[in-house]
Amino acid sequence: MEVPIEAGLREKNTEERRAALVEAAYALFAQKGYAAATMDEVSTRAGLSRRTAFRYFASKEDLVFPHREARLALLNALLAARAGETPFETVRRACLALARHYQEDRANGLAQFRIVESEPSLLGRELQFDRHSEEAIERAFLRTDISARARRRARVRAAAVIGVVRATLREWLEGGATSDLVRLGRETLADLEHGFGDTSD
Amino acid sequence: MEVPIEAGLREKNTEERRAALVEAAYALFAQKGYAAATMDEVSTRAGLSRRTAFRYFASKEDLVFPHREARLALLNALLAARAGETPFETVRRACLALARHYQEDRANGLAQFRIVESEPSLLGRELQFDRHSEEAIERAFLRTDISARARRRARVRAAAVIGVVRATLREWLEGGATSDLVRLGRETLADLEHGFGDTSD
DNA sequence: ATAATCTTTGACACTGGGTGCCGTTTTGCT
DNA sequence: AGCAAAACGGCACCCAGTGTCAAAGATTAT
Repeated sequence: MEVPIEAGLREKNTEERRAALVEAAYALFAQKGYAAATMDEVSTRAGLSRRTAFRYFASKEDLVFPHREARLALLNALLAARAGETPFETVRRACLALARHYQEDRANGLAQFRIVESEPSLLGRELQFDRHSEEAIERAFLRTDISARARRRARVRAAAVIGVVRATLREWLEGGATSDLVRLGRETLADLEHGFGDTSD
Repeated sequence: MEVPIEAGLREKNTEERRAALVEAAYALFAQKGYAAATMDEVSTRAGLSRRTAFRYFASKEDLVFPHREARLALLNALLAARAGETPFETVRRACLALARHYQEDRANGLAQFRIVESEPSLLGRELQFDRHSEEAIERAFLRTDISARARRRARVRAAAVIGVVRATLREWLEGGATSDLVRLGRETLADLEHGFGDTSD
């Protein structure tokens, strides 16, 4: 009966085509720049029609961020609290684990960074995605106390953490992603943990 | 000789038309939503051709943020250090002064907030603008010490401050902009000042 | 005031992202 | 093999944004 073992042909093709589109897009963006590469070229290179390409990715911008869903899911998993941890410790552990992932995917991260920096609208799009991460971190900070004041503080703290993480990541990528991101993250998060009131630490 | 007292007719017309475009845009966005309102409608309502409208605002999105330049200039002025202030005190003073401005412009702020929230790309655009504020705050944190480590810390702190300011502003606007924004800001900035390490304060 | 000059305007045409529609092909199942 | 559902691709269309250029407007000098 030759039943497909796990995934149907449909799902396999879907993944292949998504991958082909992303690959074609990154090649063209790197070659001639994001703005100059048209969706016609990208889809043709991936062996699909323009119309079909837009069924796989709702917009040209989405092509630049193919893994946001997976990254968010990973963050959510990492944010599951462990016994004996304070909320801040949970958040730090999750962030540093994510840092490790970024380091393993250095090449892709750098390529994406360069494309995003080249086009302001992409930067905006990226920041938008971070809102979901922000909400996840907010939930991590908000364990039991659900008063309005506690919720507010959790939200504000989550915003601060995301800001710090973004700035750290950018610092790392601007330097060519060669330094130790985990060490860098540990340093910047410690700064946040201890407060900004004093000038030197 | 009937010489124009201060501004030539040219400059006056420019300002009038910019204002007419913003007014028309806000009216239409509120009435039928940002996406549904076309630039044809906006420009016609403002008494201009579409082509000319695009000479006053480079994009439809820019119509939503007519005061970003002025806001940034104000922030930069406020961030001028005063004698005896620590960097954090300077930043806090500037932020709270800005909060006062937001409170005085409550109606416009709320209208803008609603439009921005309705369209993800606008949120991205707004976040983009904040990068300039972030750079200004970074400079305020970085007084004399220009070692790589100090610069990094200033950048990270600026990112955290912007994150906190944004979250505070959003909190205030979601609540209808009725509460005391200055008090709210003082509270959230204090949180940042003292650190996130402890659960309760 | 009037002419000369420089700027701004608006119509036209065009590019490119994104979408609704629909007939045709591919895929999954029996 | 045969049938239903899903995916594909082509077409026409909308709208944001831009280059071009002749006409209208503002500014300055005479």
